[in-house]
Amino acid sequence: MEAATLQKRLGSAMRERRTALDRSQESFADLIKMHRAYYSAIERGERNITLHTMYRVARGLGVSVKDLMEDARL
Amino acid sequence: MEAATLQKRLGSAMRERRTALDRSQESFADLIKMHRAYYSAIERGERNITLHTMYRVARGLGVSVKDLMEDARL
DNA sequence: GTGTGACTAAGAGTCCGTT
DNA sequence: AAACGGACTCTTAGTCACA
Repeated sequence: MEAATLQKRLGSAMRERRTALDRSQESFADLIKMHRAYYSAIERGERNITLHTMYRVARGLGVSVKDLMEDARL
Repeated sequence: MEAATLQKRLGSAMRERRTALDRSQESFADLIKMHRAYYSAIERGERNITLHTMYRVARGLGVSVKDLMEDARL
């Protein structure tokens, strides 16, 4: 599978989890101490993020990294 | 959780899956077209790998990324 | 509230050889 | 068969101003 496809699937899964929590990108990015613009790029699937970054997002969403992978079918 | 801990957990999960398949690091690295020295560092938990790299390893092991995360309790 | 281009520092990832 | 080192290139992490 293409790298861009992987990233988009994961980004979409994150966006769905975040909106389900009724949080804006900005407030969520603040919560996990990440820059708003960077988090935006992740959700759009423009970043090939590392394990550590995935973990930070997952924790902020209140789920495990495994859960995100399952959502993203990865 | 510390970045180093995340990496070690994932690296160990990969190592267990690989050895269960009776493959050397070298032959496995060749299979997924990755350099053996780099793959060795991943299993030792010395690299904070990206989504794309996780996917390549998971595919080589015949499992999903989700499966690896579950093994690693992440 | 979100998207985007441009930017730098740090680290991911490759390739060589040696132990 | 696996660990480790140096030297290298490319991309991610992270920030900013502006749309």
